[in-house]
Amino acid sequence: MDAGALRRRNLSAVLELVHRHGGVTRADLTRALGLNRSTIGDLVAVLAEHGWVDERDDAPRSGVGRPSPRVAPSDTRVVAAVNPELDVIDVALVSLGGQIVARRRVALDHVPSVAETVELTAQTVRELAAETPGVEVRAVGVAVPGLVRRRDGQVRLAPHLGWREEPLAGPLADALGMPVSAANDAHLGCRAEQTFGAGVGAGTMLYLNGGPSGVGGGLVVDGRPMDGAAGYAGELGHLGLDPAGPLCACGARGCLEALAPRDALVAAVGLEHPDDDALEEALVAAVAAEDDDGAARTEVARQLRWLAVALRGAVNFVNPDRVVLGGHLAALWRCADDAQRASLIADALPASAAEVTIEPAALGAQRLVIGAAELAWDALIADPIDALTSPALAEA
Amino acid sequence: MDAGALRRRNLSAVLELVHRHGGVTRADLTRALGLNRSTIGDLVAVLAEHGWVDERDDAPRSGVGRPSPRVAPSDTRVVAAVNPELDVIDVALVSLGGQIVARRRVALDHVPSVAETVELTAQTVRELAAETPGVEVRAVGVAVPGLVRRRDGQVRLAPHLGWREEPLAGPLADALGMPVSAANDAHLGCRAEQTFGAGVGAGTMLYLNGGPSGVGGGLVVDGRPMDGAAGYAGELGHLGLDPAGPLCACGARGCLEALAPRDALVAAVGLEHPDDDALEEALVAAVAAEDDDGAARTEVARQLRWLAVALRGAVNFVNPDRVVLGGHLAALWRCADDAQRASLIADALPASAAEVTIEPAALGAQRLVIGAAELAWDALIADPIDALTSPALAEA
DNA sequence: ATGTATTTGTTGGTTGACACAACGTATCAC
DNA sequence: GTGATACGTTGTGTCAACCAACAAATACAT
Repeated sequence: MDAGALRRRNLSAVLELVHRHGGVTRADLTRALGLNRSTIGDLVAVLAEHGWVDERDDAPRSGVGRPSPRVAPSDTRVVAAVNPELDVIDVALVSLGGQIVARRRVALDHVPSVAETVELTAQTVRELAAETPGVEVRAVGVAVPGLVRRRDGQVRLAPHLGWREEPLAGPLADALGMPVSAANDAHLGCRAEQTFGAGVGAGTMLYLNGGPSGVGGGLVVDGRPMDGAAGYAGELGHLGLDPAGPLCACGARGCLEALAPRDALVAAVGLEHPDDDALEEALVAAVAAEDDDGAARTEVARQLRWLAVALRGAVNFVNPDRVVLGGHLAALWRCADDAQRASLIADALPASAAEVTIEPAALGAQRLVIGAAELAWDALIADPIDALTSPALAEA
Repeated sequence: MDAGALRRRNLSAVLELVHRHGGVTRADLTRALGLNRSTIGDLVAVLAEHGWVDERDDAPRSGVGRPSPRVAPSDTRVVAAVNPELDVIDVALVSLGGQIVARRRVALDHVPSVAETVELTAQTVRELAAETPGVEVRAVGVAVPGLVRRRDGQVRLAPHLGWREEPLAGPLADALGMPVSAANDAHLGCRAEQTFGAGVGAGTMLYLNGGPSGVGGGLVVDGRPMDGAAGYAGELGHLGLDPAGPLCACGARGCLEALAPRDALVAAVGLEHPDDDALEEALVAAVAAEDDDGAARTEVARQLRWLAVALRGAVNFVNPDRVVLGGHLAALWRCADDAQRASLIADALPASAAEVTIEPAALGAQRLVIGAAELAWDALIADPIDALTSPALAEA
C-alpha cells in the first residue's frame, strides 16, 4: 500500500464514520481513528472542500473544554435506491447518513420486464433529481428479489418477476450515466439492519428475512457483509431440514422456506395480501386471543419449531453474536412467548448459543431502500475524492 | 492509520507472501503488492536484517533481463505446533513457509489432563528446541479437539478428552514464556488446507472434516479464515438434517455427524482403529470389489446422501467457490462414482452450485500441526519487527 | 563473439501524509 | 473574574514510499 492509498483509506474511514453515525464531532473522530488532531482536521477539511461534509456548531456539549464542531454529512449528495417488485417500482433518494430525502412508488398494472424496469427507473430517478432542491445523485443501488451476480449486476434468476439471466445494472448504468450496483434484496436488508438497525455493533451477524417469495438472508462477518463467491450468499431459505418435508420451489425437499411459508400465516389469520405490519399485528392479536388449538397459534408454533432447527444449524455453523429476524419471521418472534423464544436456540451448542442475542428487524418498510443505498454508497465512500470525477445527476 | 502502521502492514504483506509461497522473487513481490522496486528492496532488507528472510540466487530464470534474487523464509525461525489427542500429544516445530523441521509424538497410556498436557508439551517443546540446531521458537499454536474460545485460549468443551472450561493457552504461555494461541482442530485443518493444501487460491471456502469424534469444519471468507463471535464457527457437524434421525451427542436429532459417522464406515470395512489413510484404502477397495448390496457400498451411499443434504444447505448459505472434504468425508469422496459426486451439490441452487469445485483435502496427517502453526504465525507475521522484542526459545 | 533489448537492483533526491509542540480559543466550575 | 480542561490551528519535523537515472545481469539475434 502506498501513501496515496493511505490517504484514501483515512478519508474513507472518516466519511464512513460520519455516514454511519449521521454526524460525529472531530474529537470523536480523533478517538475512533487514533489519528492526530491536526490530521483529522486536515482530512475533514478535504472532505468539506469536496462537498461531502459540513462542519456545524450544533454538537451537544459534552463537558468542559473547547467544544468540538460536529462533522455532519452533506444532505445534498445522494444516491438513488431502487426496489422493483411485482406491482410497484420503489425509488428513493437517500442521503449520506441514511436519510431518505425523496421517494416515489411507481405503481404498475403488470409485472415489469427488465427493459420496462430500466426505463421507468431511469425516468423516475431523473424526475426525483430534478424536483428535489439542490440534490446531486451520484450512484444507484438496486435491490432485486432474486439471485444477482454482484460482479456485473446480472440477474441470474428472479422467479417472482419472471426474470432469468437478464443484465440489469449495465443497461441502467447506460441509461443514467452513473455507476449502478445490484444485489439480492434480503442481502441488502441485512446491510441496512447492520448499519442502521437491529444489527448495529454486531461483529458476526446472521439475518433471516421471511417474505412472500421465500426466506432469504445475509451474513455479516467481522462487521463486513459477506457476498460469497459470486454474491449469492445468504440463501438461508434453502437449508434442508426435513427429507420428508414438502417439496420446495427449488426442487429439493424440506427447505426452511417450504416449512415456514408466509402464506400459511396469512391464511391462518384470514387476511388478503397484508403487508408485514398488518400481518404482524393480526398474528399477535390472534395468538393472544385464541385458545390453545387455534389455527394461528398452531401454525406459529409449527413454524417456530422449524425456525429453531434452522437456527440451531446456522448458529452452530457461523457462531454469530446477533441474529436478526425480518418479515414474517419477525412476526413469529413478536408473538412467541418466552419459552418459545428460548427454544429457538435451545438445541444449539451451548457455547455458541450463550453469546447470541436474537432481535426482530428494526427498520420496517425502509429496509430495502436503505440497503440498496448502502450498496450504492460503497464505492463512493471507499474513494470519496476520486469518485467525484464521474458525472452526477443534479437539479436542473 | 498512520505511517508506522503503513510500514508494518507492508512488511507484513511481504512476509506473508514469502511464507505462503515458501519463497518468491523480489520481482514477484513488486508485482503482487504494486509497490515500487526500491520500496520492495527496502522492505526485504529490513526483514533480512531482522532474520526473517534470506536472499538467495537460486530463483528459476524466467526469461530475459536481470535475474531477481529469491526471498526465502528463514529456516531457523520456527513456531511450535501442538495437537493433544486421546493417546498422544503431537508436537512439531514448523518453520516459516510451513515446513516441519522437527516432530515428536509423545505416547500416553491414558487420556491426559490439561495440567499434564501443559507440562508434557512445555517439556517437549523445550527438548525439541534444544535438539534442533539453530532454531529459535517464538510462539505456540495448539489444535484442540473441541470448542475453544479464541480470545483467551480457554477450552470450553472437549468431550473426547473430558475437558470442560479449562484454561489452556494461559498456563502453557506461563510455562514457556511465549505467546500461545489455541483453536479448534477442524478449524485449523481448514487453515492448513487453505494456506498450503486443497484450498489455495479459494476466496470463499467451506471445509468439512470427518473424524472419530464427529464432523467439524471451517469457513474462509474473502481469503480470511472466519472465527465467529467467539471462535466456535465451523461446527458443520451439527446442521440439523432430519428431525426423525438418530440422537446426536449434542442432544439434538439428525445432526450430520450422527447421520454420517466414521464408526459406521470403519465397521463396514471391518477394521479396528484404522487411521484415515487405511480407512480410505479399505473403503475404496471394498466399494470397487463388492457387488451392489455390500455393506460398505450401502453405507458409503447412505452417508453420501446425507452429506449431499448438508452441502446443499451450506452451499446455498455461503456460496463458496471451493468445498474441501477431509477425514472420512474425503474417503467417501474418493470412493464415490461420478454420479454420486455430482449428486453432492445437485440439489443446491444452480447459480451457487455452478461455481463450486469440490476437492478432497491434500495435506493428510500433517494438517493439524500445520494449521496450529499458522495460528501461531499470525501475530508474528502481522508485526514482524515488534514481535521480536519478546523472548524466544533457542538451542542451548 | 558481439551488440541489443529487456528486466531488475541500486542510489540519491523528492513528495506527501501524518505527528508533534506550541499557542489560541471556547466552555465549565468556583 | 480566574483556573482548569478540552479542542482547534499553525508551523515544523519525520518517515515511508516514489521517482529518475544509472548499473548490472541475462536472453536473443546476428
